[in-house]
Amino acid sequence: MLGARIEAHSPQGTVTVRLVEVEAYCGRDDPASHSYRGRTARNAVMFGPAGHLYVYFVYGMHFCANVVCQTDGVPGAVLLRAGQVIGGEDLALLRRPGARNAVELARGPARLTTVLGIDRTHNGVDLTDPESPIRLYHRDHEPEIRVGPRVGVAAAMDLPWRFWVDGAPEVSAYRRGGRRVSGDPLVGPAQSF
DNA sequence: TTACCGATTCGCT
DNA sequence: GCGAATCGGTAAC
Repeated sequence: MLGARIEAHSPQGTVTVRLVEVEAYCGRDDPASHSYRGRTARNAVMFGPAGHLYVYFVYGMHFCANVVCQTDGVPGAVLLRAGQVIGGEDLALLRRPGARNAVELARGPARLTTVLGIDRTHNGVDLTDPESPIRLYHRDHEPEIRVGPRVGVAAAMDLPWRFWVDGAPEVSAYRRGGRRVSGDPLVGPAQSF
């Protein structure tokens, strides 16, 4: 999905983004995944067919978006963490007036959903439907890809399931998840595996 | 029913 | 680097 295009259509206009950073969340085998403890009303979309959008609300103020990636009945999704705005820059800036430059527009999962105008009403939409307000298109070329630990995740920190486009300035700074224990060494981001 | 904390961001020190 | 904002899921009482 790195390098793929996301188009977000609304009455206000269209914003297009090229994905440069994603994270995998692997259902029943992954303690950090929302679907780890089984199906609920909130995570139901993750258990559905691939190519649909799973949107959830975090920290009482932000939305994050995932692409469902497993076969129907098996939970799994990829969190969209960052993108490069390649269309609709004016609308993107209108939605994120705090952004000081183009790089900051969609740097971070909640910023990305803000720029695309994604909220809970988009939960479950089919990204492969040409009529859908949110659409996913295949990348033209495969970019140089790097791998490392996921950002802000406390559980399963050993799983190197974050992927990003090498050198993309929109990629989030690494942040460790959970609380820090005294004497616990702070590990930085792995740059490759 | 209550308490805790998160797949975050922003502002201030 | 640290804390606030803010709400809903989850687990414990």
